[in-house]
Parts: sequence; C-alpha cells; structure tokens
Amino acid sequence: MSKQTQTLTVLGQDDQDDAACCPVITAAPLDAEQAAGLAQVFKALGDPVRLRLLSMIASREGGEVCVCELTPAFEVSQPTISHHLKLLRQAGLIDCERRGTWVYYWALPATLDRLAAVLRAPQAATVSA
Amino acid sequence: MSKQTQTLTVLGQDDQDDAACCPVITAAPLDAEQAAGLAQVFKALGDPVRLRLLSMIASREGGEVCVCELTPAFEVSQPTISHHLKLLRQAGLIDCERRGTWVYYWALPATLDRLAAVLRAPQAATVSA
DNA sequence: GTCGTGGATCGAAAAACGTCAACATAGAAG
DNA sequence: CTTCTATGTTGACGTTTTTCGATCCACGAC
Repeated sequence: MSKQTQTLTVLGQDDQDDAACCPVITAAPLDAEQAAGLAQVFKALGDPVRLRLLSMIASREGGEVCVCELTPAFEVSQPTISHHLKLLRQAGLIDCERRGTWVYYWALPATLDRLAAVLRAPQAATVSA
Repeated sequence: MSKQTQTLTVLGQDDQDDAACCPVITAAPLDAEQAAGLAQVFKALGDPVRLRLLSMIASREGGEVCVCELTPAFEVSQPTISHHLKLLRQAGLIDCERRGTWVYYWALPATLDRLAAVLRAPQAATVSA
C-alpha cells in the first residue's frame, strides 16, 4: 500500500543537521528548492476537504481512522475522498495501511510540527514536555 | 492602499475567546467554515514564489521591503509579482503602504503564529519569552 | 502643465486543480 | 471458483490558477 507515488521528504525528517534541516520563514529568505518543497506541502493543506480530512485523522484518539468513516462525512464522492487522501499522503502528512477489507489512515505529526516550526515567529521559545 | 480587496480575518485575530479563537488540527475535526477559511490562507502559502516572497519580507530586519527589491529577485514578470503580493495580502499574511514613489511591504506575524498554532501537535508546550 | 518611473490592473492563454462516473483491484464469504 | 463490499485508479469535464503583455494610475521632477 505504501508504494503508490513516492512520499515527499522535503522537510528533512531524517537528516536534520542544525539549521539546514528546518528553514524558518522569519529567519532567512527561502531558496527556490526549499520553497518548492514547502509549497507542495502547504498546497496539500490549501483545500477545505483535505484540511477537514487531516483534522479528522489527526484528532482521532486511537490515531487511526478507517476510510469508511471519512467518506460519509463529506458531500463529495468516494473517488474524490480517495484522491484527497492520496495528495495528503504524498505530502507526507498522513500514511495508511490496509487491514483486511478496510484501509486505515493516521497522521504523521513530525511533518505537522516541522511545518509549524517553519511558520513560527522567533518571539516564542518552545519547551518539549 | 489598504482598500483593494478585503483582507481575511478567518483566524479570529480580534476576538479570541478561549478555544474557539484558534482551532487546532490535532485537537478536533474542523468544521466546514473553519476549514474554508484556513484553506484559503494555506493556499496562499502553496506557491513557491509566494513562499519566497513572504520569507523575504518576514525575514527582513527592518521589517519592511520595497517592491523594487522583490521584483528583480525572481524570474517572473513584475505583474506576476504584484499578483502574488496581492494574494498574500488578501490572506492576511502581509500588508503594504505607499511612501512616495515606492510601495513597502511587511509581514503580519500574528497570522503566521496562528497558522503555526493550528498545525502544532499538543506534545510540545510553548513558553513566551 | 509634460514626462518618466514604480507599481497595480486588465484581458487572455496555458496549465493545474477538483470533481465525477466508470472501471479496476483486493480481500472476505460462500 | 463466484460474488459482494471497500478502496484505489482512470479519463473526462468545468473551474480555478498562473503567467504574460498591454495598459492605467500615482507620484516626483521639471
């Protein structure tokens, strides 16, 4: 199931060095390559249906949501939901696994955190709990 | 200059109550209205040129950048830059003012912070400096 | 006033996007 | 095997977006 189209890794999830790992918009101008990668992730968030899908998945207590729960929550067709889920997955925001008849999706919080870090102004310090 | 098309206020910049002010993606599913407003702001970030423009403006020490500095930094035409700046302004991410011959843009960090808060997973606590 | 420059606006063309109906695929149950 | 259900994929269509050249407006200089 995880072999469709390859997932983005533009945010440097694996090899974070020091500062090259996560650009911050308020710190320095993005170069074209960083901007292109980040833009694709933000673009994935730039649709109301995808935002609601992501929030339904990311806010789920158990961490996983079956597609059969997502589809009836919208007024668009099932192929459209499937298409949006694919885009969210290609953006590295969610992942999925087939278990029997059903497919379950979960959020990838590392991507969300890194996106938040890109936007965060430097006036607030973060302390890990 | 600030009378073109009206600026978005979907993030509740003015009247933040308690939790209704700033939805958090990992806390609860977004309703359709919240998602529509947030999607428009994220869509504004979903373009490489706009991301670079925003980072050039937001990272400027003095806080202001003249359009005459932004335009030659890209390989697209001046009307295109003007168009992207307009979209960023309609998203509430930047604002501008004409001063004599030139127009200066600056970032609106409150919008950036609120977007970051929407994405932030609950596992990290923030402490204001 | 006229002229020149910085920047926004106006169409228009090409590309990308969102959506659907139709079809394909994977697994469960007979 | 066949059949049924849950999802993903394909191809097409209408809409939106991105980009440009041409034009217009605001301002300073003269």
